[in-house]
Amino acid sequence: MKEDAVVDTPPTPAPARAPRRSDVTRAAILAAARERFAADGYERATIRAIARDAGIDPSMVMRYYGNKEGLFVAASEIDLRIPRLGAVPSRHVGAVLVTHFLDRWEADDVLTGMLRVGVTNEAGAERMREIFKAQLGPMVAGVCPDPAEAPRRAALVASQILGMALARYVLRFPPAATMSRDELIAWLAPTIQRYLTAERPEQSERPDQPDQPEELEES
Amino acid sequence: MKEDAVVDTPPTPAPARAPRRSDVTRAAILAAARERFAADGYERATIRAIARDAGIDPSMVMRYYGNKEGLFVAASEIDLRIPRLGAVPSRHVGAVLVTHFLDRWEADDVLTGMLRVGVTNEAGAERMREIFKAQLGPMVAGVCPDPAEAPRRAALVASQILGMALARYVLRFPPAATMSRDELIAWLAPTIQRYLTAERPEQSERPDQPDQPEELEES
DNA sequence: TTCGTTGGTCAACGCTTGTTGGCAAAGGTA
DNA sequence: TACCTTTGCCAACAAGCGTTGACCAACGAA
Repeated sequence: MKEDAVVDTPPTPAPARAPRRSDVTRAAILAAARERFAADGYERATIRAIARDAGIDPSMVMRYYGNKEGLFVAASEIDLRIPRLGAVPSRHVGAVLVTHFLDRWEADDVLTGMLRVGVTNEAGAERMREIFKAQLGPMVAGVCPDPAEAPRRAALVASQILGMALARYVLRFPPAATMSRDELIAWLAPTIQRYLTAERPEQSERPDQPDQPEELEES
Repeated sequence: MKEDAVVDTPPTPAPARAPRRSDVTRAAILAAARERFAADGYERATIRAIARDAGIDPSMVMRYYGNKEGLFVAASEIDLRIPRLGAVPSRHVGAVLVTHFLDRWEADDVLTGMLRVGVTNEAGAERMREIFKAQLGPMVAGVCPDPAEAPRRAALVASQILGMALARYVLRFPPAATMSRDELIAWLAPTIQRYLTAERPEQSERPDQPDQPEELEES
């Protein structure tokens, strides 16, 4: 009778039923939570700060979302909005995808927040795995030559996309953060394109033991 | 007279002078700190836990490293051990570098820790910027065609390397975490190779408005 | 020996955290 | 009207945090 009916985030993408008087408050909490999680990461985003931003009492957060993790789960429902690639010439999918993700990352800071939380919090990491598997996976399966390879190719794509987001938007490496959109797209598009559509490379490229010459010390 | 002589981490890579009786304790603290920061990130790695791991009192940590941030700074002196590429045929530098970074990331978890902290903590991010600028930068300048482009190329390389480390070692995306070393190298080496040595791509690849067809909803 | 320095423990401080329960006002329904 | 549910605030809790200062034991030089 206690843990019931407390957390009632609508699981359906289109809720629209049973409007409550507190809907605006709930939305305010969620918005503030997204902002704080994005800016500060999971641990430093305190419930008190989120409540302050939302203009309500911290105890309301508990009432509507159960606990901090419940709030995080509710606040991190993310839609990558992967575009349909049916109409795109297959040799352009790399550029289209890179452009899309740059747009997406610049549009709101929820994605940056997802990254911040995913790195330090196991629940956040699980969330990211789900999101990328469910949203990136199908698209990759649709454009890559062998569907059996789709998961691996998706992981490669994710690695480059996330890596760039990390360098540009989170760590703010000066060259990565200041490079122009167009230049970035021109560099990254062929990478994504290859991960998606190229044949599997042979694995013989690896030179035998050229790593760490050992004797050379200083330049 | 108080804030002096408390933090005395030797700034030189080879300390070796003035051995103190407490050196083993200092080393134990540092080792425990590295492990905790790597496993838990900055906020959740508590001084108390680190002290417990090191088998001493929390106040010792304060005495030897001033405060938590000082401890972090001392614990995060990272050497990427970038190999000398002078003897490597320039068309193999991509494979050599990818191999090296995989080795490096698997050898110890300090790099994973650096990533974890860099994402949530500004001091950690600054640290990563320094490390990559100082250690990756010169190497890139040595192998890329136009030295003026070196910083941007280094950022691109860092984005792919960090992205893979993120997906494989931190977020543990199933395909990225389970892919074989050799396959990973075969996929990533050409990317790094191109970022380092290829000519600048033209920026006309970008199709005009193919993003988000808007009318298509469901598959 | 004596004395100053160093290595280390202990107990506590002020503060912030997530979380809880009580209580008052507002709204809806009968 | 009366009653019950919802919405919200307030005050407090137990626990954990980084940090501090007092105090004791061991050492090294005088």
